Amino acid sequence: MPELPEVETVMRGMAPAMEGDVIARVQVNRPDLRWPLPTNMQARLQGQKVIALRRRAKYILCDLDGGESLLIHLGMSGRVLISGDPLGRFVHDHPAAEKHDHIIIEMKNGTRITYNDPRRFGAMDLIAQEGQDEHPLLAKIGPEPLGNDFDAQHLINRFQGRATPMKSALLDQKNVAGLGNIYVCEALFRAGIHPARKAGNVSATRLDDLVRHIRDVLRDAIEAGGSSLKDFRQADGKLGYFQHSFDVYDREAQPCRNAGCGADIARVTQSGRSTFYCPNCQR
DNA sequence: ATAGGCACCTGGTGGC
DNA sequence: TGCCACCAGGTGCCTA
Repeated sequence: MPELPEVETVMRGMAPAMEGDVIARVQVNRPDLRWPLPTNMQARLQGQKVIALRRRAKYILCDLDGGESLLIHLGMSGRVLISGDPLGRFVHDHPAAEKHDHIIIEMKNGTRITYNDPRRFGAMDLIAQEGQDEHPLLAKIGPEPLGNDFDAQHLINRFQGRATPMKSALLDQKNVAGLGNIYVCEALFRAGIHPARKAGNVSATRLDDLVRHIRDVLRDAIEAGGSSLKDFRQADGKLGYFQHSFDVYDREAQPCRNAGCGADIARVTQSGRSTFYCPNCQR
């Protein structure tokens, strides 16, 4: 589910509930998600003041005043729900517990952060802030697509001589951070690049275009609060609505939205995952 | 080094 | 209604 815009949306929802406040209590309902939860997670979190929330690729990082950061990955089905804010920034009271509520964090300010993840492909860890960029999960991740280090020259360098299809190249977090199946399809459509085209075979001009379109589609999606296909919700429980703006994703056999095109959106499987594209507009 | 396939896990959907 | 196959927003790990 969650790609960069959804993770950014969740992080922005969590920030006002957590930043500057102290973790009062942590409830851990199972020993693991994708991996075992960090040892003594409760004790290491309880009493910690949350300094700031950040996002790196699809990871949410909560910096704690004791020198560690809580790292959160939502996997495919991870959801975060904030409830019970006495200041009225969030609309609802604490809801009844649901199936797959694995971790519950209660803040001193009365808010509750509930992590729910049916498939448990998500992860949590506690990692030192010092040398954090060298952490195994973060070390090899490419530049943030909305940051200054991401440009055409970067892609030229990374894609030089590569026979990998563009679809796979953009899904590879080592090349660029945070893109997933939806936004790769959408960005390639906007840039008019065929998903099967070899990465090393795209001109600098077109890569420059692609960079701009990747930025645009991510910004548009963040502004829309992310995409809600099945279970994604913002941290306040609201649905995102960028799914209504998809040009290709999940639009197999529907007409291409480019004026005068007339072709139908096609769906193919690339390395085991669905790719949607316009056979007429993407070359 | 790199590319492809599998694995992890649950739930929803559509066909028979 | 029941059963089954297939599909889903991710990514680490193993194999060639």
